Amino acid sequence: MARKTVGIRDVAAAAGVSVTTVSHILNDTPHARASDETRKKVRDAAAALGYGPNRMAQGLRTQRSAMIGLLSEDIATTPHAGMIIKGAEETARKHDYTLVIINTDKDADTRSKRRDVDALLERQVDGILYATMYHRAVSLPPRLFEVPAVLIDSTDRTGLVPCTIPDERGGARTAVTALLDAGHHRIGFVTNTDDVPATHGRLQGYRDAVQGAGITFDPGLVAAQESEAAGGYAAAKELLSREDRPTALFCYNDRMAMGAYRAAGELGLGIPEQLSVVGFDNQTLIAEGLFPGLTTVALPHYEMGAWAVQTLIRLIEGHDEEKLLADEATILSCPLIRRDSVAPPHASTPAGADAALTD
Amino acid sequence: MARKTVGIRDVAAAAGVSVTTVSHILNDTPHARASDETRKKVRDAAAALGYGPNRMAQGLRTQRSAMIGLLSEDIATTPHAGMIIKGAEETARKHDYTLVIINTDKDADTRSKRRDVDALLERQVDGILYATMYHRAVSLPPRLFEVPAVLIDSTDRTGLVPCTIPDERGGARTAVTALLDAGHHRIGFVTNTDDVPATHGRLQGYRDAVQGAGITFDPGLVAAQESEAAGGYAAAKELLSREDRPTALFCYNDRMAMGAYRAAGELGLGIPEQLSVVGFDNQTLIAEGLFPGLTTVALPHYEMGAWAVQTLIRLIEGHDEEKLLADEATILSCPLIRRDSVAPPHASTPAGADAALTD
DNA sequence: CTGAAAGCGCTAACAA
DNA sequence: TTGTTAGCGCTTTCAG
Repeated sequence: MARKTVGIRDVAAAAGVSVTTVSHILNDTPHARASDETRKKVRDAAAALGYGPNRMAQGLRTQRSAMIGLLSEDIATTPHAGMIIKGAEETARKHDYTLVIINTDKDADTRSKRRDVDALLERQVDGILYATMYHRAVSLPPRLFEVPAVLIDSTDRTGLVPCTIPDERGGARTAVTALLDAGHHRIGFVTNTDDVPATHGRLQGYRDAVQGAGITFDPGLVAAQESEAAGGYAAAKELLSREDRPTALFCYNDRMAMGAYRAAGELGLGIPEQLSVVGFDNQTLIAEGLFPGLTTVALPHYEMGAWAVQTLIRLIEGHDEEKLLADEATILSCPLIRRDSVAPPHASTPAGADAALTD
Repeated sequence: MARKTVGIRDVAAAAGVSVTTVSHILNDTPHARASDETRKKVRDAAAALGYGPNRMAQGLRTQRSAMIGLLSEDIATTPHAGMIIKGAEETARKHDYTLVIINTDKDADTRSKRRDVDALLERQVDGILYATMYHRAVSLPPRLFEVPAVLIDSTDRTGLVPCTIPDERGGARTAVTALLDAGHHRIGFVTNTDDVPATHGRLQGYRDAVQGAGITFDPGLVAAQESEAAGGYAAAKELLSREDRPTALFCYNDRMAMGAYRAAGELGLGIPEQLSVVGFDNQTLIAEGLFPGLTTVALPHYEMGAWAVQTLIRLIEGHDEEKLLADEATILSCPLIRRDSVAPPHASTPAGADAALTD
């Protein structure tokens, strides 16, 4: 447990040169010339001693900590957060930054959020990432602006900070299009009752796709309930009990889709033979656990984390003097993850399947 | 974006005292005496200027960064990891430490793990937490020992590092006991085929409970399959197709329980009327999404994160000179989360329920 | 009770 | 091409 205490001066002594030379060589300082021989000598000495720079000292001197603070709301409640962290961490690491994490409460008061930002600022982080647990508009703690910042999964009311959000609308369009392509015409939408951008965006996407296929939007085909399995069950039951029941269901999220599976089961509707289902969120626990596997749309959490760090670093390092970046939220696309819950309508006979495909 | 540059000297100037005094007062340095008047003056000045200490400078001087490094395997793959992070972060924060996170690959080679540790060491972290994504024995990167360390969810082959693991066996015992208490005698165990401590521990717990109730352990009541929903389905189907089918199923994890639900459904067995089920892991996405809600056992991820940080801090601050702590893994208990999947056997009639309870 | 000054490990003028 | 040295912001002896 002997604390590593080999410093630049030890390396210098071992290599028989000055600390300056060591610093120059180890940092590849531009314009600093050193003979190849010296370079090797220094590098070898450093390696032999197991030297690693003291980043605090470096930071103190250079006024750059190479740390990025991630302020994340309720890190634990969703598996999604993990992906954001992963995307952010891997990208940060690639650029030799380190991620420090602070968990903040979604419902924390302004004072406590302020303290969270202060804690990060005291650590001299070079920039701050602010991640919310689902897509929405937020107002930011004031001191956040003392340092470059980027928002993840939310938009900034003031429009000053770059942000990235998922393409809810496009994702929904993709999902419904997959159903359309399989030959479905009557597609129900099991949606939710929350007033959040995802709700509106996904409905829009549903309409886009359906109307794009020349089908008139039928409000009777959308049923809204709470965004849980129970809500999905209720909504699906409602939709599927209609006389002219839809042959496919697009569900607001995988949890609701889980409820829809149960409804289908009770009604004796086989998936995907008599009913196709597509979800949203790609919660693998659900999507892979359901039988048959649920075709769904993935949220780009990893990508958002990665994009945010990249953008933040650009801001920090000032490559882009023009910080026009904040103008518009950067929308990242939501790809379809195909599993086994989509088939042509009336797929009970193999022949029917072919027919529908060439419809 | 003007970087905060108010330092201790600014505060000193504003308060009309020396930097020493400011430092003493702001840090509540023991034995440092200052008049109440001076104290107030300094505090007010600091607040007015919005002063916050530069932790890097502090760290450089004191040789303590007040940062804890968390090396976590595959942070994203499981919602559990989020809970560990949350427990660790909240506890760290309470003690005025900050968490820095590095994601490492479960299957990364030794060199890359070594680099991960080095990165943390360069940051001068005061201690390192090493979290694996599921309970198992690991061998640790060598330089980890340069600093106090604690393991989460795994045990150390060398026995040098304190570690915390879930009480798999006790958790299983709790689960099965709940079934026993409801009046079940024939309890099937849907288990898995992985050779990990959780598999063995949960089986042991199952046996403990069953035999504790005076029932002979019947190997015919345990069916092992891969630990996925599909495996759970297969195993449950097998168990439930027997003539003297079990009236209750204890499942290795919630995913397998999800499969068991499907098997029960296909067999026309209502849960919990004709079949009680309890899972393990408390994956809320599944446990709450299933109908009826799945009674299951929770893994103490939050608690492990919290315990680990507490222990690490004690090590760092040397309150316990004796570091006997590593002798045994600290086993944290797994509480039962009751939902709606357990009822007395043959609970179809209300009367039967009462009878069974007083069995 | 308060202040002056040394120095943590490093980088970057500047000097040689 | 390499070396000397000031200082980043702070804590902490040691003197007043």
